[in-house]
Amino acid sequence: MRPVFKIWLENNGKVFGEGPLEILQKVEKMGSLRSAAAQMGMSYNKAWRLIAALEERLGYHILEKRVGGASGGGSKVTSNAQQLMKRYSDFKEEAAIMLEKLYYKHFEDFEGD
Amino acid sequence: MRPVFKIWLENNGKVFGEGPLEILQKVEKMGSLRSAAAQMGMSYNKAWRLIAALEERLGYHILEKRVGGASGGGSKVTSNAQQLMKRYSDFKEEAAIMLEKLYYKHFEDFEGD
DNA sequence: TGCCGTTATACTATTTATAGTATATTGCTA
DNA sequence: TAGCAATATACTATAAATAGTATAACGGCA
Repeated sequence: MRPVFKIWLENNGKVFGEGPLEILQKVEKMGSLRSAAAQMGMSYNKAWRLIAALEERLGYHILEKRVGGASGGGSKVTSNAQQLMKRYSDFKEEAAIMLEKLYYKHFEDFEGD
Repeated sequence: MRPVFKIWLENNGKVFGEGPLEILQKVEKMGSLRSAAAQMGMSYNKAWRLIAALEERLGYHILEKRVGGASGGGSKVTSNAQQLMKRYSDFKEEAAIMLEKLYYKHFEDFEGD
């Protein structure tokens, strides 16, 4: 038996979590939402809707988007979103460690399994 | 913006969490799964399937069930399950406090919202 | 033995989430 | 100005989760 957890941020509905973090990391690396989605095996359509929903709930943009041009365009993570990524990521990492410890504290002598 | 989290236990799939805890608490109070479900506004069918799935994954019974008889029957939480309830409940409560603190540590000076 | 309220379980329906397909638009470049 | 690769968005299709309905079986008791 093992503990599993999910942590996310809410504002008017879910605003940031594991999924968005991963997408944004890929966008930083690839330079476009389309190729980021492709690399994750996710359809561009899904990725786009996910980002759109987040931006609406957050009330500010997490991607600077350019349409057209030499390369067709591309997307860049805003500095606001970069901060959010770092904070959420650190927060989650620490949480994982604490929860693991807490689990052992409460369950190490449990005989139910 | 605020942090939201879910914690549960897994064995071969989800084995215990917030929902099961609440049902079992109600069963203890009411004496039957049917009336526990009713009180939660949940169909008996759903409650029954939930319990059945849990028992299969845990490998032991969490309810002692009596069918028929004067009162029609009833269910009682096994002592194994009682332990599980207490430990999970304490674990989750502490986790909530720790995560709240951790959130403020990482986000108190965040200007993104 | 007939009634009652419970557990047990199959089967169907509905809703929700997720995924895919198609098409328009943009703006640099050859 | 034609082509390219990206964003933008509507519309449809599919899958998965969730909920509901119906029915059988049980066993005390009047």
